[in-house]
Amino acid sequence: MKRVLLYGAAGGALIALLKLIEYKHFVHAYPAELYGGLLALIFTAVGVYVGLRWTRPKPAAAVPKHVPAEETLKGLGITPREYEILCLIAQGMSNREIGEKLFVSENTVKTHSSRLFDKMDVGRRVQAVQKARQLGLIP
Amino acid sequence: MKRVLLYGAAGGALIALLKLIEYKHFVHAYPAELYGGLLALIFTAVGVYVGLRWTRPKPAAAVPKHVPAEETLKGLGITPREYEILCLIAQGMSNREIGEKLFVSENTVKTHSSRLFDKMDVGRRVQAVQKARQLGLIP
DNA sequence: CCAAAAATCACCCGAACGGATGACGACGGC
DNA sequence: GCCGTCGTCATCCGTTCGGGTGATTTTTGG
Repeated sequence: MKRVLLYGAAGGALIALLKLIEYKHFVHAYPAELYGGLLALIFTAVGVYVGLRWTRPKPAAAVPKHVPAEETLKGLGITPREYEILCLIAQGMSNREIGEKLFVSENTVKTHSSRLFDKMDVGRRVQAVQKARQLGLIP
Repeated sequence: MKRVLLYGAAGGALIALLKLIEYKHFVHAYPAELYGGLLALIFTAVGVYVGLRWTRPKPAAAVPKHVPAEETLKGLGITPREYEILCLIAQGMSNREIGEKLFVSENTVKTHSSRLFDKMDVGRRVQAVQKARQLGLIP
């Protein structure tokens, strides 16, 4: 709300500045580039400022404390087998290695991990590991 | 060196653009503010970019609360930039996302991560994260 | 100032991964 | 018996990763 108003006000001020510059331009024909460069500098500076302003604040989200793994697992609908795959993924194993360890095909591991990522709402295995750690699923 | 030249060239081009705009302004009196606003937007965008680009890399990976990591890092010959990539990998980011966050190309991120894996003696990013945690490099 | 280290970027290639889909057998409840 | 869940496996397709090589450009330290 306030931000929008401020933005609008700033925009208006800038437009006014522009017109003013143009008036000057009418009077003196040559220092036009100078004013142009100045304007460029100004807007660049403004850009730097707002850019920094916009991307800086990053408050960390509070994480709920210890919830027994069992609860979380069932809450997410993660099956025992999927949890098993999750643990092995967290050990840094490839799908192939997991398949060999569990005596199943790599395709099966892929299916499990896909459903796992789906249930955990992640898209990459590293994210799955990180989230599982946050959830207390793995130490 | 080259960067300065490029900057100069870009500046010249922009000045030329400005003059061109001004010519248009001579012909049509009304859409002047429009062009001005456009220019403002452009320069603001440029400002955002360069601002982020030049101020980010410095405080970017000010993550580590752990000081004992310094020892391990130097012991392994891991550079600050590589450590930065390591942290972002541990957050589950893809190489592309890391590149966008750090304003470098994906190729660069790949180079860093490759050397990182080499120094950490791992072959996959999940292993790198796990090992980094074991070494106390990341919380 | 110059050499070394660090950072940047590009290209290629093969492997690994993720998503979507379909299928089949086993088990357990209702 | 029937339905739902689980585990298993496959195939296709596109993306991401990891490895290798080579090059240029800061940055830094002596």
